Amino acid sequence: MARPAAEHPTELELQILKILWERSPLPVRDVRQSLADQGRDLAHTSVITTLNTMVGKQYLSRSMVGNACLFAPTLSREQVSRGMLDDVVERVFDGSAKAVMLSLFESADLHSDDLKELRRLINQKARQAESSG
Amino acid sequence: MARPAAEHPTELELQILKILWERSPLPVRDVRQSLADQGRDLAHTSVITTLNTMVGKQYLSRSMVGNACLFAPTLSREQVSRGMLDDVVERVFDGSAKAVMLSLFESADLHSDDLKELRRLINQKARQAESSG
DNA sequence: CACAATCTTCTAAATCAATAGAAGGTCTCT
DNA sequence: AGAGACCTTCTATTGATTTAGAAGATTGTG
Repeated sequence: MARPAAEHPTELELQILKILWERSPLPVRDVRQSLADQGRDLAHTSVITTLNTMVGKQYLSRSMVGNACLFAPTLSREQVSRGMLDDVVERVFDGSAKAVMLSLFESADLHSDDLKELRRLINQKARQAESSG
Repeated sequence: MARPAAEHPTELELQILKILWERSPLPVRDVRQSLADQGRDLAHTSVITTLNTMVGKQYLSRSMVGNACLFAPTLSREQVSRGMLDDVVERVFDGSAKAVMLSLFESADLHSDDLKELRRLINQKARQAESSG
């Protein structure tokens, strides 16, 4: 057998999703321009091909306006991000969200404002955990 | 151009790394057996091929004992996990470790023991941040 | 209407990932 | 020395991703 289709957006697909999360629906032309602005200068047809495969994977929806297509995401940025993160938590950290947090604490730089907010969230979560079980 | 090589271990490669992090160095036979135990029943040569490409990518080192090869990881589990996590933080969450934490808090189930430990870590981090700037 | 601009669909190439068969090298046992 | 058991290297196939050209449809302008 060969490789199965990725269950999450690939690199180019993610780049396109980011563009469409900012503003959508967009015609191919605009997606292409945004990609070019980010340094990824593709042929018009390459962009179309990718957009169509993304429609096939149900990452995007397509509507026609005149003879042109407009594309828009079917999933929110939060849904996709969470899905991809959960995938890493599961596959790489064997499902341990705690291990992920510990790793983040070691490698990431968190500002003190961030730390305050996280502390607040943890306290809130802890209260929830106590009251519900 | 076509797709560039992935800069992180692929699915099968990660599975193999996990086996070798548990115990290494191992001959092909043992790696194959472990994979089979996990339900991934590959031909002997398939395992060899993969192990060799992993040596090429410098994920593994290879040593000969008699006419057989022994394989061992060149990177620790922590190094690889952190690299893969950082990659997601960067690509998916645009570098915001805080956003990752928030997402984790929403989707992951953290036990109250975990929460206590995390709170302790955050306080420690906060003190570090204050004393160093 | 002719022509250019703009869009799409169809087809296809290169590269990587995953998988495995064919062929050939050492040992060992009889 | 011959047979088998193991082991490797080399070669090959299938599918996914990324990329793009050729060809065809539609629309607008002189």
